[in-house]
Amino acid sequence: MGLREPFDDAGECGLPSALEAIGERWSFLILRGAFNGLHHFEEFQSALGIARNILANRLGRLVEHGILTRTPLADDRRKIEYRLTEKGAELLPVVVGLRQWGERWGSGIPSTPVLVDKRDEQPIRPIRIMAHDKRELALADLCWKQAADIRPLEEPVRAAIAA
Amino acid sequence: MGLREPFDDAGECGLPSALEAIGERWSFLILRGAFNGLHHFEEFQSALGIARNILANRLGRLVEHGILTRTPLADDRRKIEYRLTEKGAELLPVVVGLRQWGERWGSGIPSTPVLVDKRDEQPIRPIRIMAHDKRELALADLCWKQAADIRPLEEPVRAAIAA
DNA sequence: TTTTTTCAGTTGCATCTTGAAACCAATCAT
DNA sequence: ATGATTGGTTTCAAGATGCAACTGAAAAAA
Repeated sequence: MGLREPFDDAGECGLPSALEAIGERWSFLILRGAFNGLHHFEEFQSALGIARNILANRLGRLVEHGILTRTPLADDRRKIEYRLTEKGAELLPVVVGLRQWGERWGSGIPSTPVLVDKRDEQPIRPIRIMAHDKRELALADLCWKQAADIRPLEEPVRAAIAA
Repeated sequence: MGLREPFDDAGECGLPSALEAIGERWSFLILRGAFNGLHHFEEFQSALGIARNILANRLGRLVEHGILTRTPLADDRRKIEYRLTEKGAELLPVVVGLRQWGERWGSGIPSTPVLVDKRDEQPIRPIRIMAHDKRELALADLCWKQAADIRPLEEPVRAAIAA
């Protein structure tokens, strides 16, 4: 499909490869649909209003990247079921984070439905940067460090965290 | 620029408006650059290898959306400084989450530099979905609920959490 | 002061991607 | 067998992106 230069040389980090997989128009919304329980071509098509050729292309790409599986159903082989893989499911924090940001800063419409903890039916906590010990960190608490220069935690500390 | 239909009618949630602001090619990488301390046109251009016209367009768009500010420097008025606003800074969890995902599932190159907690210089915790009380939640622990059907926590519980 | 360089963009044009609508091939229901 | 449903292709117009060359204002050098 694309002959344009892939992002992959754009720096020493995982972002380019992530964008290669889900950085195109509609991919995020297709993922949101998948998380919301859509599984079939026509469901995505009518829920999102996306053009059929683009939808076919994006689903195919997500499958290629191992984010969705594509399975013809046994009892009606016209129907194809798209499902999130584990790899795909791990995009949930990103999708939710972006959604929360859009809700807070964009058109402030409260989203519905809302993602809740099954156990107590309370909404999840906003997606945030946290320290290893779960303190929330603001921009001012952060800095960048070369991976090679990071010292592992000493054992007592590790044990205390694991407990 | 774009006359194509905006995403805004694609569902009852904040994602479409977020994508409207930062969903285009390069926007995420420009943001990563900003978080990494890039501030000038030529810095972004040479760091990312992006075409100048596209870069100009994206920076303009990010400024329009209140994600970056654009300030000519007082002591050299050729130089324009781009800086993240609070709104822009709050995209950090999303950018980092996507980067972590790409690192874990894509080309498994460990990213450098790494975001660390200034206090102890330890890397931040992976971005995850958490319950209001900071338990980590997996997909199986979650479900969707209509916003209207959610009952607020009772006071004693709230107090305990706040403490 | 004139000349050169730097910075932050524009402009024009070729190429690639997206979108709308019509078309198609299996498969299933009657 | 006939028609409807599902999940796509195909075609073509319109929009977005990329490259290279150009511009204009401001600073630095000569």
